Amino acid sequence: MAGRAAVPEVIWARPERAGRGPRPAFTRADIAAAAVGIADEGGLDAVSMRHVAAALGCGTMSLYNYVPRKEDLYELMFDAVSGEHELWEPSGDWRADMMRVARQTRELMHRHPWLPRLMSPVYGFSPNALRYLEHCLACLDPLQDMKYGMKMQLVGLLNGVVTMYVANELSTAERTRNLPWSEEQENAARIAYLGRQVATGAYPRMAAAFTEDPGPIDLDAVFDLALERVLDGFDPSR
Amino acid sequence: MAGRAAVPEVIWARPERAGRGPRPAFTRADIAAAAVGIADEGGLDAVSMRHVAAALGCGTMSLYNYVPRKEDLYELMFDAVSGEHELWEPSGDWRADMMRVARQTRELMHRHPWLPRLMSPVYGFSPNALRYLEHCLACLDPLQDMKYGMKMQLVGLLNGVVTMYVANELSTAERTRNLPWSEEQENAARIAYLGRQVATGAYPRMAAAFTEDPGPIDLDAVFDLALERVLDGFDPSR
DNA sequence: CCTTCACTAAGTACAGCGTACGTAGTTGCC
DNA sequence: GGCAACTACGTACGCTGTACTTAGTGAAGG
Repeated sequence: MAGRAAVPEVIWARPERAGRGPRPAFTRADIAAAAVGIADEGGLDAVSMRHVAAALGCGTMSLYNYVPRKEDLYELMFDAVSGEHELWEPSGDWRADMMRVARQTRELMHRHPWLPRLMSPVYGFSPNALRYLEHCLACLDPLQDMKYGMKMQLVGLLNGVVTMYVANELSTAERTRNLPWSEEQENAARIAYLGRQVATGAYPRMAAAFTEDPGPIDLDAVFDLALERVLDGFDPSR
Repeated sequence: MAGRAAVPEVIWARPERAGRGPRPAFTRADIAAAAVGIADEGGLDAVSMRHVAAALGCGTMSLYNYVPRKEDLYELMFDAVSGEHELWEPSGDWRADMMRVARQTRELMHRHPWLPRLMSPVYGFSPNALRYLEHCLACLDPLQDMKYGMKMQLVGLLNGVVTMYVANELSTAERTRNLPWSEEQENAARIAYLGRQVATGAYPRMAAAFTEDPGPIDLDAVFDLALERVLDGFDPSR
């Protein structure tokens, strides 16, 4: 009988090292690093209990001594990359600080393209996620008249927008990872189909959008612009 | 030899009914409806080729005559629920129209809680998705000086914010669907842990946020407010 | 009309998944 | 030293997507 936990439990609440028994062979950081490495390499779907265990050099079922469910492995991964956020002394310019946070989050997600899929408030309780949130709130200290509830909204909205933006940036790349053809082929096929549909005349505004001179397509600039718009909405001086 | 397609191909580009051979037993709409029903009932993870085939009353492998890959089944599902968008004659007030679009999308996602997970621009080429996008652009006609590129940005950002908002609303509910305990138990465990962490004093602003009077917690009002903020950023009259 | 052949339908099989369970070995505490 | 708690891990089960094979159907061409 292996009396394993079957009760609601946050993984961060269970001690990493128990008092009795042999010294565990790995730390949570080891496991998280292995899983993150696999996900960076082969996508989130490559992260299986068997693969992670193999990367660590242990039996598959031994992993369950550290991670009660696969969900918790995801939680470990999320916390690990949350720790990559650089946290600085707030500058006093909350807009500049929030833009810096957002740009950094975007870079983080480009480094770990599986991260948007794991973005969820249920992972927001991990140590590094809490540190990150506290840092965001610190950056918003200049907004003295804004309630914390609203600040949380602001941070949440900003994170959400960054997540969606990067998810869109990476969508075809991540999709074709498990498909038998390349991203370029996929895009070409879809654009060709779209062109045929628009040519039917059923979507006049879409057609206009496609004939319009797109101007400079600087993804970084578009990102900044969208973010500035969101901040505009919260700026009391506007 | 069953010459199945192994080339990049949008499912909407292949004809639903071939010239020769017996009449197919189902339409794409039948299949989409079955899959949507299963997802509504048991979550997206309950949608397997076997389940959908069983719901249709056919063999598992027969499904592959209609849907070359499971990805395409998702695409069918996305298109089917995209068809549930109500499209009206634009009122001339673009802000009011966009708010109505956003509220409707939120309702749609509450009706189909798996939809946020499928939200991706790669599905934006389906017939109903194109109709929806054209409708959004029509609602933005009053913004005569705005380029279509920017209007696309606006629609994309709005959809993204709605998606993230609803994903957050539903996160614990969808998470506990596959967990052996209830959403309430899960939330209680996490809040208890969070309380313990905040009590350590390591997160002073988080602590302040939790002691602050939260005021009215009307999720609908918060949603509207966040959306209005995003629209503010695009409003030339502000 | 009858042949032809593209198409539909379905079964079998395989590799991979999460994980329940049982067992053996190791270590710290009384 | 003995006991209890813990680690480690192999086996097994039910599930997944889907490649491949075979059989049957029905519209088009001669």
